[in-house]
Amino acid sequence: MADSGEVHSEENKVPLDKSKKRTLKTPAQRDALECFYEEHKFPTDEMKAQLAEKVGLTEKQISSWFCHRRLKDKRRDEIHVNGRQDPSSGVIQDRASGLRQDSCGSIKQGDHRNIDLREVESRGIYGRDRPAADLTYVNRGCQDPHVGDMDDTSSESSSSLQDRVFSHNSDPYEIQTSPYLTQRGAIMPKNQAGARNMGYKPSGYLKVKGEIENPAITAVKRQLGRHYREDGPPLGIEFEPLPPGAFMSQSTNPVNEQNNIGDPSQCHSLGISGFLKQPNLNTKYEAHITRMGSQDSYEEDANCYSIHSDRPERSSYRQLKQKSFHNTSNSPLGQNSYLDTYEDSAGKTPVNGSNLSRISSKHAVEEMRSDSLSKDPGYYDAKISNKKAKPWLRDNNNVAPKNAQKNENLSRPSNLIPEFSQSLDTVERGPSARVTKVDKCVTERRHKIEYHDPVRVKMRPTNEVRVANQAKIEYPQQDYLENASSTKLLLLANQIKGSSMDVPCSFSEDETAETSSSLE
DNA sequence: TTGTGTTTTATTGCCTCC
DNA sequence: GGAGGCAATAAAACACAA
Repeated sequence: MADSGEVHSEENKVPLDKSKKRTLKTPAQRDALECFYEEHKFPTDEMKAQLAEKVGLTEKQISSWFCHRRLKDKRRDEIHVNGRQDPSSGVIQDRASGLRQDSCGSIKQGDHRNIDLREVESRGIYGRDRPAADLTYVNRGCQDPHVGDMDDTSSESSSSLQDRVFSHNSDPYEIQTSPYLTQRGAIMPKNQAGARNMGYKPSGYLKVKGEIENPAITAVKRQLGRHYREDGPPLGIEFEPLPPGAFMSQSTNPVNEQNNIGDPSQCHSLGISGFLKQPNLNTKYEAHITRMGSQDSYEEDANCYSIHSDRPERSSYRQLKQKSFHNTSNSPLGQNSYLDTYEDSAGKTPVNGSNLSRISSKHAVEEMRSDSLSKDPGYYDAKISNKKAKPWLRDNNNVAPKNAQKNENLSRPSNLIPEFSQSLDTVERGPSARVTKVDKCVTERRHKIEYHDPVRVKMRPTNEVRVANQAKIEYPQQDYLENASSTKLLLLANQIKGSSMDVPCSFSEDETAETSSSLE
């Protein structure tokens, strides 16, 4: 890897035509690209250029990367639509455990949506706030041998799916960073000990899943009116929908009742109240999530689902691109659309008239995609609000006026990217395999969470409304939103100032080392 | 160490829109 | 016709098991 790293770093600056040899993006570069892609599926030329400059790639590479990235998404979506297509990919299903593995022991990217109910269970219940030590990115999701007795990598298929929304409870600032995290549900034991204190003796599948998940799994299964069977049905069967309120508040949720045993403070509710009672859930990674996807940590699931699942066919898609602009730009909400936010924050329209339509259309489509799923006004408001809370959208504190001026036509990316640029420069190509793995897992995990969580998507409307209502109750609309925003801004301002937090979308090597060492 | 499978990157051609 | 995007393809890089 060292060689490739050198090669890569060199070739980043060398015109591609001079070096046809394929090079890999550095983890930081990929992360930057991924993060950018999260926000902009169709970046404008300027954005590409800016990104290319910041990341140290050519615009062509950027374009190619985005193209392939979109393709990748599409393929995933197709896989989802067409159902499992594992035979060719070598994914096997352990009938006993009901878990899938690919030939490499990790869930395949394309399988993200084909989620085993058990995965859903574990994720739905535990999938929000995993104890840091237990959910360290490296160790949980990346087939790290240190995972311990969880030698069944299939367990990662559930846990890995969670990681994005899992907390890395290392950042005390992140208490309220993501109201959406709250909405997403489950409040998990703060630590593994807490789970262990529950006194469960897992067996069979539960043993495989790990102790921490067992109570939740058991509870949900109980609630579903079914008893867990170790030799349960194979994947692909259709499960009955969850009963109403299956993931409702703790008061009515046996899951919570069960999980709360022994530690009242350990609220496992899926509801917001539970989250609010559990301030330590959020972590540095939550910050990462929040910053990367901001509110998208919540919305992305829906968005990406809509983005990809509901993606119009090519022809209609193009039409959509063209027709949607006006609708989007004239947001009935009277608030800045995503596009508007972007452009307004830039202070000017970064494109000329001829390109405006096209470019804007792209954004419009992105925006439409992103918003198409959120018809809930409260949700939208929250989203808008969180847009405001996005430091890289508006916070130029870390950008000198000069630079701000320079980047004003690319305010958000410019704010985003500089944070990367440092790391991009510093992150060596070809770090330890571990770091590479981590980065990869970061990316994969994003996708796993991002694209393939049908159950969560199904659940969302319910939780969404509930959370919105809860939020309204607990915070007056404005207060709630502003609270989140100001908190975020504050936190992120600190993060930006903090050198250790300069990499918003990836774990720094330090973080990696930190998390790994924490387990050891 | 090697073979195999997967993922990622680069290239090319085609299509659609302006 | 140019530009942008999609799709197919090849090949390198990578991960893993034997």
